[in-house]
Amino acid sequence: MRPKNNERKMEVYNFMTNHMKEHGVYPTVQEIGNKLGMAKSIASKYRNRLIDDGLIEKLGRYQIKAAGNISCSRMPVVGRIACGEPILAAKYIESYIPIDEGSLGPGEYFGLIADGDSMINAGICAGDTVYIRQQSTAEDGEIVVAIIQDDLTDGYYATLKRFYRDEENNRYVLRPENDNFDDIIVSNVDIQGVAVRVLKNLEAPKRRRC
Amino acid sequence: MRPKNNERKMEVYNFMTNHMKEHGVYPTVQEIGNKLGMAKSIASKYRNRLIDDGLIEKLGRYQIKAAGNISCSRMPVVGRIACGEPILAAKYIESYIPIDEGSLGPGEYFGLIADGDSMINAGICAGDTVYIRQQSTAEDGEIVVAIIQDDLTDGYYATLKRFYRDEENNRYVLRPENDNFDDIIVSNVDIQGVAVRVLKNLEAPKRRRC
DNA sequence: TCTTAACACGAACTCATGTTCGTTTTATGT
DNA sequence: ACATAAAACGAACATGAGTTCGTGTTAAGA
Repeated sequence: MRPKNNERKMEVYNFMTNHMKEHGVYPTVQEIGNKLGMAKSIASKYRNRLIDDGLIEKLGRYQIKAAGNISCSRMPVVGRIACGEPILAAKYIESYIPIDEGSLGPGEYFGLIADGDSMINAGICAGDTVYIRQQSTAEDGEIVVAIIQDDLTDGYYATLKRFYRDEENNRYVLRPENDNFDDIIVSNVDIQGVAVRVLKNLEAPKRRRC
Repeated sequence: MRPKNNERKMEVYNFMTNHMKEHGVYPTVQEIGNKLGMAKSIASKYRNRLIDDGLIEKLGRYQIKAAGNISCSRMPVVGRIACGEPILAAKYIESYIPIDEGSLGPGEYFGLIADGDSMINAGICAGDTVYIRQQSTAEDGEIVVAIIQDDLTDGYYATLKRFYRDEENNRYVLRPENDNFDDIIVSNVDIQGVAVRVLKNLEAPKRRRC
């Protein structure tokens, strides 16, 4: 009995995943064969063995994907939230970044680039990207994106603060995580989402230390 | 002149991207047609228009991918670094998370789950995932993963610290970002990589506030 | 040494995919 | 109302991806 050539199989696997990384799609058996110097029938054989192994999955006739439920989608990142317009108005979307839906759980997400110091004690600094799950309610103590009214100009603006209910006085507290800032007390609050993660860029050139 | 039906086109686009999110592959024209109630010839027409628009790209005959170079690959995340073994020994890999190679730049990356308080002032708290670019050198002031020798046990361990050269005394300084910790002074340093990002999970249950 | 099963090749084959085509219907502008 | 071009259908078509098959080679074990 001659043993199965698992090294060759892994060569196929590595080529496939590298091709996916580089080109965004998996290679055809023809391409695998050409690259690794084997007939496409053999390439097909090794690829099928990878499917049997569960390393990759076949969906349609030409639909190969990495095994598992590790979906990789993207969420839009906005630099600011425009009040009165849809949260994710295209003109404010600065980029899209990949998110791991598996670990974030179901829901719709977007990214928000923090622009002040008011949440420093929560580890959120200016320039950090905050992952927001879109929802209109929040639990006490969660960090929310809220639309509030500016007393001076009567305009509305969006802010990122920790959220508390003040049941007794029938109002809400939006608390900065920075001793130099005061609580914002409002009787109505329009919650746009809850912060679930912060992505901090350490390499960013000349951004204020935090 | 009847105007082109761009709404229908975007229906096709949305279905395609949703299908990609859900199943990991793009649908066939047949599937698009069935889902949206149109002949596959029409589905093909709309899809080709999306390709003309540059919203999606066609590589091979059956190879569709989202347009742009926004590759989405994954990097392994380790909970600790084992000295004496390869950095990314399979047994220490806790998960894989998606990374945006486009914005991170070229290089090999891995994730490291921080486990102490020594870098709190840099915004790195216990439990945070630190993105590390593998490299063996670093610039002054960068945060590095370094393998250093424990004076007491003579064993080696890995640590995350800010790195400085002390040219004058021909040695290196590994500086914690926490006033309660002292600098670590070493004559040799084995750098494994440089921290480029921090991912902070706000939802994590009962983890120490930071 | 002999047996066995895996490796390997390449041509022939199958078939789902995407496209083309002729026709009919629909919506907009003049 | 008319002209025009898009929308829409569905059958027929072309294509190339993946598989099958016959043949031969190679390597490990008995």
